[in-house]
Amino acid sequence: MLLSPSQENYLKAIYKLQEDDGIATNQALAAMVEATPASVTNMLRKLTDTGFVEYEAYQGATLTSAGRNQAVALVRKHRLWEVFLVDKLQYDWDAVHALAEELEHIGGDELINRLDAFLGHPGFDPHGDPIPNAKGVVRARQHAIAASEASVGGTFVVCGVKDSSSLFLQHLDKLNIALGKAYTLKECLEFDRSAVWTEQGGACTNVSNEVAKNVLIQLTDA
Amino acid sequence: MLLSPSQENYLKAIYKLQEDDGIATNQALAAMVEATPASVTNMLRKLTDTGFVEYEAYQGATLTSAGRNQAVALVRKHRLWEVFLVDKLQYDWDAVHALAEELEHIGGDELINRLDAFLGHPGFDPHGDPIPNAKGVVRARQHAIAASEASVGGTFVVCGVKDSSSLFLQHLDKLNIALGKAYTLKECLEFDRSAVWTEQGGACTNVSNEVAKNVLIQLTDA
DNA sequence: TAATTTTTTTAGCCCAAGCTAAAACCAAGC
DNA sequence: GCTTGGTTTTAGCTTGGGCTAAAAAAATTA
Repeated sequence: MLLSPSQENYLKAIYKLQEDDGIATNQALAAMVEATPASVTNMLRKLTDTGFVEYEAYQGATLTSAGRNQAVALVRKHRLWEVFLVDKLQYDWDAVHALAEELEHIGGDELINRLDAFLGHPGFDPHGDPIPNAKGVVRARQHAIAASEASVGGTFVVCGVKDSSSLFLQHLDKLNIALGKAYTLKECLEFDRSAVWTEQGGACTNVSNEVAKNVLIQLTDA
Repeated sequence: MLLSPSQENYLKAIYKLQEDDGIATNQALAAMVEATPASVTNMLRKLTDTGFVEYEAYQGATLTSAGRNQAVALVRKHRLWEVFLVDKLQYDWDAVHALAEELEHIGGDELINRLDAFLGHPGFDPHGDPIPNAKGVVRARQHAIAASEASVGGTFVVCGVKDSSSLFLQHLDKLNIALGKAYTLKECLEFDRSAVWTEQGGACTNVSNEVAKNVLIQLTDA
């Protein structure tokens, strides 16, 4: 079965919503694919007919296993193209999403597996999100927690972000926060829960709680 | 003005037809974009309205300068992606056309200029066709002639093909003919105009006239 | 439970890009 | 100068993906 770019986007949206909310409401989908709820109903019908989605009126949508396979394949393509754009074409990490969104609909397994090999089978994309392998297996991130959960005195490495909007990523750039960097949580202010991080051998940064909640870290015991 | 992939394909088709036939008939265009002549008429109207095509009923289509710019940009994108697929992803030269056809509609100047830089500003694609630069300037191939024009005893280097169909390219593979290789034209048979080429320091190949007409060469005086 | 709000669906419409079949046009050939 | 054959255009239809506005269903609140 062959899917249009639009249909692929719906599958990916359902997949993402299921991942975190558990449930893909019509309205949430509409926001995600930038269409009206009415259009979503339409499309869910079609995807049900072609066997990618399980759906009954008013009950929300879930993916069939065929649908999930498609969605995971798309996520794989998206993330590999992001790696390509950042690693090879020197794009900034906040500028690749839209392009990857276009590229992910091109070609089939052959292309993406060759791209994967060319990039050296990367495990993570430029935002720290794991890249599903050719079989569709996604390894979850290891012991990642939100930076807002760290305790004073703890050390950690930044390994991902929850929000990968351009706006947020650029903000992290300004704070000098990047994937792979190590920090110590110096203190956490009672007043607004903002925190002070010191970079290994260097500068201090003041990190608002709002930011910390969207940064993923791994604790280190050094 | 923003063009759909389909519209871009029409512009490219008109450009190609103008290049060799001089004139882009409705019928030829239909064959090229895989649509009916009626659909072509439709689209030519639209492209005329948006200022990319000059067109009056029954008179055939020509590109405006805006249209030509678009077309050249597309050719550039197409050929750069072909270089990427062959050089970086190790595709065979006969397998890249369809993929490049998809990739050429992605992104804008930024992407393609970065790709160009990443590839080292190549001058030619894997079939020997010249790649227009960022300004849209296409350098014509230097003194290239069809191999069928060579004279017995002459030496030459293969620098391009006229037919870049998968079928033809695979045939050249079987004959051990590739871009950049040097040959001497040993003899040309009266009977069917087929020729015998000897590779520098190596094997003989028997090349039919039909093949020779579709291979481009540069004469060498060594 | 009843009333109200929110969410989803239905109904009917639009637009892009294609199609077929029939009509109009052009270019020869007699 | 007319007829004929090929090409191009017109007219009207189809399909995919969207939209709005109104109706229906579900969820929330009183």
